[in-house]
Amino acid sequence: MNPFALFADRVRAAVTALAAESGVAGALDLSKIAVEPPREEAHGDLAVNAAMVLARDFKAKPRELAERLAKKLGELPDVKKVEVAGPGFINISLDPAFWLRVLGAIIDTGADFGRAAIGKGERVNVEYVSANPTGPMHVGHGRGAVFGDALANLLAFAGYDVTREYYVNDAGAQVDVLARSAFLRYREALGDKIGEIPEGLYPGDYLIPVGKALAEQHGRDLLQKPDEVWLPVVRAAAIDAMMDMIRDDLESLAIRHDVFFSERSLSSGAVDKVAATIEDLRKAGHIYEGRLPPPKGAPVEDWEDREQTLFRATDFGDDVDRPLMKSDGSYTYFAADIAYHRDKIERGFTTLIDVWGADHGGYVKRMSAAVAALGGGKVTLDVKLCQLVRLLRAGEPVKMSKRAGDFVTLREVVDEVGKDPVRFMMLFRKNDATLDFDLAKVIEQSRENPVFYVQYAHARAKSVLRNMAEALPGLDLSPSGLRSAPVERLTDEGELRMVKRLAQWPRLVEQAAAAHEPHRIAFFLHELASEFHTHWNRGNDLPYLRFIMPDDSILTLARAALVHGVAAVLASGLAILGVRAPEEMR
RNA sequence: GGCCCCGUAGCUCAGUCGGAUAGAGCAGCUGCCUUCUAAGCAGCAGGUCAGAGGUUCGAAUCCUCUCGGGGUCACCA
Repeated sequence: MNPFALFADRVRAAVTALAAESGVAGALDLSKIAVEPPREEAHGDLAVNAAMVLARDFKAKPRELAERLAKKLGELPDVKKVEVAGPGFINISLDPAFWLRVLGAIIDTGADFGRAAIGKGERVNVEYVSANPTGPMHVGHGRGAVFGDALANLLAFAGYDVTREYYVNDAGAQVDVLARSAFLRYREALGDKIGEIPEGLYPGDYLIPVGKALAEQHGRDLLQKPDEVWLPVVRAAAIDAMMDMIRDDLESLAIRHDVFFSERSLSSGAVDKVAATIEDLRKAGHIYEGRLPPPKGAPVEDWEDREQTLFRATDFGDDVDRPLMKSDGSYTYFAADIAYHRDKIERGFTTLIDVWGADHGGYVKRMSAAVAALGGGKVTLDVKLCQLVRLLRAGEPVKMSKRAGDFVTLREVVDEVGKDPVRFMMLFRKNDATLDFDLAKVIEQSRENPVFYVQYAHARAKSVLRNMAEALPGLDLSPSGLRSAPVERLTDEGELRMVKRLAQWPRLVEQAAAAHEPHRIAFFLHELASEFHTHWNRGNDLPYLRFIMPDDSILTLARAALVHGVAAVLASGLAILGVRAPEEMR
């Protein structure tokens, strides 16, 4: 049940009827009509902008049209009061009984309350993390990982058919560097003195076990072999080990991808998909051989003016055409990435979401251009950029860890503070805003810590239900028992505020999903938790507002239905965020 | 220099695909409180939404320009 969608339908019907009565000719654009919760509580429950939006079509002044429409809306079921206000808003107050029905809906649908259908089963591919398999994940990767995972959860909850995907950059120069770094550790494992790790190779300790494993498996065999022989072997082993480590790191955050897609597989299979993609685009006229102007501004030292294979990205909104081949004849990363996105499209996805670090922002236009060229307008790409994370401890920047090769690993942070604080805090901020992550604050059990605050609200709600069962053993707190609760006895403003908040949950899910913004879930939960805690505290001063009324089991049952609703929505939202909803906190 | 993101209260940030008098938490000030579960509560004060134009019934939101911060800039991934 989404009250706003329900009333939007009713309002549109009323407008249509009014148009017919008034003899308004032509089609009305009803899509502009919004039925929203008003910002001010004094403005009632629903704000309707129809009169302002359609005044022109009705050849009437907004306020005048509003009056006429208001009269009609006043006849709708569940409507208690209709007022025209401001420039032509129609404010509707609903019968509390209408809102209270939401509690029944929550009891009936359980964890599915708020589940939306806007996705209509559309196949969405969310590509996230995609960290190079050259070392452990750092905190910045973690943000993208958590964001992508929560977004995937959110879209699934909104009715999309979601695939979670990791693009493994196992081709190119960096994994060769990884292989050389691992080879050094291999020699080390065999007793060679390797001294300092040379500049340009990965110095991290995490390659030592890889070297040892190679030594155990191959003995001294690889030492004598030329590069062409040992490098692919060592590279494959190192990539496998790195991916195992990355998967472990992700597992510590409860992140599991459906697909790990290998970049190398694009051109190493029976058909070279990169070549095929370039061929396709060439046939479609999107590729040519030509020269690029040198970059403006900062001069490039080794600029080489040469003819190269270029993608006409400028035809699709990019600033410059983009090279597909390097000077040594191999494909650019971009060329492979086009082939990869083509592969996603061929697998039937119509919405592609890429989650990248903000440092890849310059890459968005060309990828969007490529998808536009590939998808023929039928496929949308949304690139979500995650800004940097600044790691702090009690306000002070955290020192880098030598062991990991000069950065703080995601694993270190998760091990120190736990999965839930990491996930929640990473989602308690818009993805495109920088994030301060304070290791000391996120484990604090205080109001200032939103993780604790929201989780505690859930635990408190569950605790109340347990205490109810204890205080009033005859109370039937089963779903059918709660369903029979006389919710009309919930008349306090704090109670009704929570009820209305709960009723907004389905709408919020739809909007957050449509906007690809999981942080809205986190903020909603924080507000709901805040209202719950506030109401709880009012019980200190006003004992008749307490949830448990030992002398009035019927009223207690009504309040149990409310507490159940709060707990259910908190649990549902936390599940989207991938954060535990604890039964108790001790 | 081009492009992208950001700029909202002293601080950290929300702000509903354009809505009404721009919100929350922290810090500050005033009073109260020690718990049905352990985060104390209520109130006050705090704003040129970086700035200037524009679009329209209406702009923090959309467009243009300026200022400030960050990112990025063929042949890395």
